[in-house]
Amino acid sequence: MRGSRRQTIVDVAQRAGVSKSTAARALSNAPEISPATRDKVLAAARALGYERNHLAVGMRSGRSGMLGLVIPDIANPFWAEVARGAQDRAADAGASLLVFSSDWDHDREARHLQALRQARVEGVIINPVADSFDDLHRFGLPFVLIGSSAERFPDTSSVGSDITQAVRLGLDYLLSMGHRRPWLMLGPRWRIARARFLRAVNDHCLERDVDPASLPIEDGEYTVEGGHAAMTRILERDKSPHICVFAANDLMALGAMMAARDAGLNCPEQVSVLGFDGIPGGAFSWPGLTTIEKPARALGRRAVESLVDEIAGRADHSRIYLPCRLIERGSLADLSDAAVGSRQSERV
Amino acid sequence: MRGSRRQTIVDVAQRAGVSKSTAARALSNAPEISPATRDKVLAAARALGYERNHLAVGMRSGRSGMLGLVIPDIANPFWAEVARGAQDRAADAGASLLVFSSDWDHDREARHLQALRQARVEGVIINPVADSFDDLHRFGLPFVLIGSSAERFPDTSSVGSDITQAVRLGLDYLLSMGHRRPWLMLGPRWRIARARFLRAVNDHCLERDVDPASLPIEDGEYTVEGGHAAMTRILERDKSPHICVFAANDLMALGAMMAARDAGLNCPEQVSVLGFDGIPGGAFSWPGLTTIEKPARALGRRAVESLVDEIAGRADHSRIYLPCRLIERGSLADLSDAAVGSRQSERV
DNA sequence: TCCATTTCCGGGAACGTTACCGGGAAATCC
DNA sequence: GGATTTCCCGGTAACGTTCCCGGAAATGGA
Repeated sequence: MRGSRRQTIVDVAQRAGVSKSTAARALSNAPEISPATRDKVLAAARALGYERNHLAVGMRSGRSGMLGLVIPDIANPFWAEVARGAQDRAADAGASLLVFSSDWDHDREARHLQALRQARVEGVIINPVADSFDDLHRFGLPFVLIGSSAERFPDTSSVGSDITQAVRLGLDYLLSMGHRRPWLMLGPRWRIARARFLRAVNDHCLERDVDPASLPIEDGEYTVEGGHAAMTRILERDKSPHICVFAANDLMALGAMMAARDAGLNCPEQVSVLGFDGIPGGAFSWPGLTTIEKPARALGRRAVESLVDEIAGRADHSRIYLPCRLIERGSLADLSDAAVGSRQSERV
Repeated sequence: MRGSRRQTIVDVAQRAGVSKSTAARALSNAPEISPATRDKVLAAARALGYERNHLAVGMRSGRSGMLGLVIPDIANPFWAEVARGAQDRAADAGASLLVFSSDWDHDREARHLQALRQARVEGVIINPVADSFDDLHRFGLPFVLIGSSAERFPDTSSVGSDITQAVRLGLDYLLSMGHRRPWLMLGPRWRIARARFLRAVNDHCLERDVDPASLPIEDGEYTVEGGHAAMTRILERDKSPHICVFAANDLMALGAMMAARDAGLNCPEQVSVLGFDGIPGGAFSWPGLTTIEKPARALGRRAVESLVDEIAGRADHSRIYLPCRLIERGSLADLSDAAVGSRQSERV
């Protein structure tokens, strides 16, 4: 059977004894057809093992049934989760997903966008490289932004995690654990996410009547090495008996924990670390990394939903911010009065 | 310009003053065209911002420029790396990749294969769910197997990691570190990978003149919890002063380390663990997980290369096994005579 | 019974590209 | 210089589907 020509809709029509128009109507369950002939056509299709040619459908109808996803790196666990969510949701909608990794590189991003346009995808979900604003507008296809760079682009739908809520969650948790003056370990100054994180911190400080300037800051790359280096600098400058760090990224947080251990300090006894992302690797460190988890999979799902709306013309240009979740694992000491009190009472 | 009709090849032809056949020849750089007219056409295409419609190309020529990738889970770090490699190589070949996750589920796999057929992909790279052998043969498209189930399918190209070499590497390393009788922590009996791992162990034992039956075995699920449970059982049965475990999977290995810690044992002082996979999370445990890394990204790349050959009719049905690599991090104690001797001499 | 309406179906034209065939002009050969 | 080849190029027919239009049959109401 390997060499036999592929069955087309005219084969189905012939076998069912109808015209190809009627066959097409039956196969795309259009309303203007009698149930009897519809069944006849469907039976013929099943008997022949007919499979609709999506290329031809896409060409004639303009709907290719394909969506594009352009993210920094599919091998990054966070983005892999996003891709998984998008993929699942796309499959539910009967669409396929073309996935591309940009590596934070303009040229790669541009090439991928061109490939997607040529493939005639119906829309694209993209986490754009920093300042490729113009390219996106020239793009001429429905698109939805995903991730942290949403707010730089007005009048476009976007899906991201709720940094404000996440930072509030984190700082309130730190306060409740008795850490009143945590170090903020942030990313490089040119990254958009940094400013957004910092703004959320400021807003929250004002709400809580705290002076934002009182929180010390240390910068580093968004990597384990960057976190290690930043933590080393912190330990040089801060000789407090207990040091608390709120890292803007789990990899940095893990690097910070390693740096503390290298300096002979124990976590969480002498050093407390709070991460941000929720990567799976955080569960394997010792102690496990307490962190704020971004809803990566849900992000991917919602992005597809927004994109489908956008394609359908229901372009509400909505900005969706999904809430984050605290995962307590053990990298944070409880220095609250309650905890200290109970410990003292135990000693008594 | 958003509403302007998309440019087609006839627009390009008109602007260049040639027929659309000639324009097509220029754009698909066919040989039978003079350099002068070719340049003219290309200039016109550039000026109009023409982009070739791949749907139409695929429909007419049969070459859609798309490849399929069906893996268990794109959110799994190992498979994400594979996907990344495949994606990069496909992009180099001018192809796009449709990625699907099967979740080790027959129905999902079947649905995805159908979607890929309907999308008219030129070929598929697949890590098939255990016994879906027949489905694959009925598939009627070029395909390449990736991962551990290769050898169950005769006469098909496959790309996988070299388990035999990996096991030899691991066991020889364990021997060199003085671990002569490691526990083997294997996956569930119904998994194909288990049998393959065990066979490699047997072969190597015969080479080294060791009785394979002398190596104790404990089974568990391929997860952190599975490894934890298996390790707990091992610790109940084995009261040796130092216990060594060779896990068939990094997640199990990490679970084993956690179980040892829960039992009050130190790694690597009292417990040595060797993993297998090379997932990024292994770098964050304490101590870092010493493991054998599978060349995930290269696997993806080679799979695409094999698939391209397969599609081109150069079907050599090659089986490719890529070598694995040892990553030393610290979860293994050196109990070799040399190490013990030097330690004793230090004491003197 | 007759006209109007609805229901259902067939015929043909697209969609944008490449494959194939044939032909004119230039180049080459004896 | 005529015959033959080579080199380019244009015209036309596909590829498989959906969309639009018109018409036949069935249905409804007076």
